[in-house]
Amino acid sequence: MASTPPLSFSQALSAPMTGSDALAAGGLTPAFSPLYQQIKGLILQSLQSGEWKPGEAIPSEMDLAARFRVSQGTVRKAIDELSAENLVVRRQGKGTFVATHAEQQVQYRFLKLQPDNGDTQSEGPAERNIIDCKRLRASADIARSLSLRSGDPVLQVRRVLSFSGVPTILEDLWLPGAPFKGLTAERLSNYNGPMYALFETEFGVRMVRADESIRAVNPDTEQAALLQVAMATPLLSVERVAYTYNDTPMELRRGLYRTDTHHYRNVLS
Amino acid sequence: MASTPPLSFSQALSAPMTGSDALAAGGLTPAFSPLYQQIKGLILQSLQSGEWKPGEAIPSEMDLAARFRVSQGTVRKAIDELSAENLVVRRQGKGTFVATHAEQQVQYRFLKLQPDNGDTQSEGPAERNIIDCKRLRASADIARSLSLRSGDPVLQVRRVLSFSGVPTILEDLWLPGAPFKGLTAERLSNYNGPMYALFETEFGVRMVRADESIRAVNPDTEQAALLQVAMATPLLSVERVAYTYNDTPMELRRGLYRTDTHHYRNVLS
DNA sequence: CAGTGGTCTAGACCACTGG
DNA sequence: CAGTGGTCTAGACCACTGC
Repeated sequence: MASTPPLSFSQALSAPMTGSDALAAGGLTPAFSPLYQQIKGLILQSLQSGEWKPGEAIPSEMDLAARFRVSQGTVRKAIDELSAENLVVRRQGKGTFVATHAEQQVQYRFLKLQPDNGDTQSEGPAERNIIDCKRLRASADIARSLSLRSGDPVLQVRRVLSFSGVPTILEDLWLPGAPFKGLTAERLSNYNGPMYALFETEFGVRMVRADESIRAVNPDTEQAALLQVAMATPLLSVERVAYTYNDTPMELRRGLYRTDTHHYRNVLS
Repeated sequence: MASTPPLSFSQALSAPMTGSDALAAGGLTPAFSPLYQQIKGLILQSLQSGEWKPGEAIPSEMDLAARFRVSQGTVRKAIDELSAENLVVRRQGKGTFVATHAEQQVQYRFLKLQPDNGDTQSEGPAERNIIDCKRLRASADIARSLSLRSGDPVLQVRRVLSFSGVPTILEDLWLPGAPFKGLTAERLSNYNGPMYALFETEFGVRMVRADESIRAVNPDTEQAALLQVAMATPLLSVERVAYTYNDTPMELRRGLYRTDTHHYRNVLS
């Protein structure tokens, strides 16, 4: 790694900053962001480029400060924000690590459904059952959600999650074909652990953020059969788009949740 | 306000801190929090006690630093957290202000339902229609949600929100009787603006956080009639408990949302 | 013990607001 | 212009980790 990377902001040896230099190079906008934001951007670039992989430690604050020719405090503030966005995890005495799904106790990163007796542990892990997994061409709406063109190759997966033997979640998910070349039903069903962990380790795709939109619906015949409920049963329809670092959508998920024994929990602040 | 308030942590004139003094007084736990956390706690106390009211400015960072005998940076870090929790709003050049619902453009603080054409503006403000408002005694489950005893007096309100003339949300809400003494159906329906703003200005109750649990359900006959939908229509059932400063529950809300033209939007990170 | 992140300070200057 | 929050620095020491 270069020890003197090309910082595009001018920084005289003892002139803190002027506030109007910065990453404006190449942009017409006044740009004009504080130093720590620029540092944050540079660190983010290294995260995206894979310079440091999920689970690995990034350089120490002192090292980064030296690399970027700024004070430790400035690096610190940059990392503070990355940490607040869950892109990075600090561990006192050890270092700062790229966030990862692989070595993580939480089984489901974005799943907000939980048993009515809040006891997530007692119900044990979900049984995962892959119904279908095939490659096809993106329909118009799938393509739009994934920022693809219709007809682009996508991978479609359908699976059922059961808790204590009760089928509770029916999920259809679509992945852009290109980044997930080589993903098959077998790879998926043989893999033990979070799906997002597999995406990370095998395809270098880390999910960072997601948007959900939720509705109440009735299932069609096939959905009702897979979830073993009557067609009149109201279900939660959860459409989720998950994004990687640079806000690129990498997964579309359409879930049907049974809410007779579970509920979707959300904290507002 | 006392210029030399009783700080329970010992601080010699130039000894930064030892880390093991602090607010442990009165507690058996090792306690043991950093200075800025203690400062944050003290500011929080002042917020709760109403020393600074919603919308008002709190003292400047320099003033607070002098008051608490710490550096500006330490006060700053405390306020940073309060700001991140939306308890306080910073405005450069002006000061730091207690967060408020009153002078705020967002009509609905915790409502995550939005029109399918993301255009929140075009649909205009909701028509609010209070169906019912009465005082009664808390049932067991209402009492539990509000941390009351069953039989304690509560205020119950039922209302319908319509967008563009279409009834979309049916809400039942319960408020603890004591803090909301004097609240009547008339006060509610005559009031223009967010309900939470009225709670603030008239009753000094500021909602700070909320938990929601969401299900898909069918309405009963009465609910269906009020929302003008068939009984077979799947609806979103949203139960929300809203809390004041010290995590005291102050409102229970049970909403039924139509999701044919709107959806519940959520951001996960 | 050295190395890491975490806290605290003191002082400088910038950017914004309002009189 | 003075006052406020916002950024940046340099240096000190604390708490935790692992050798």
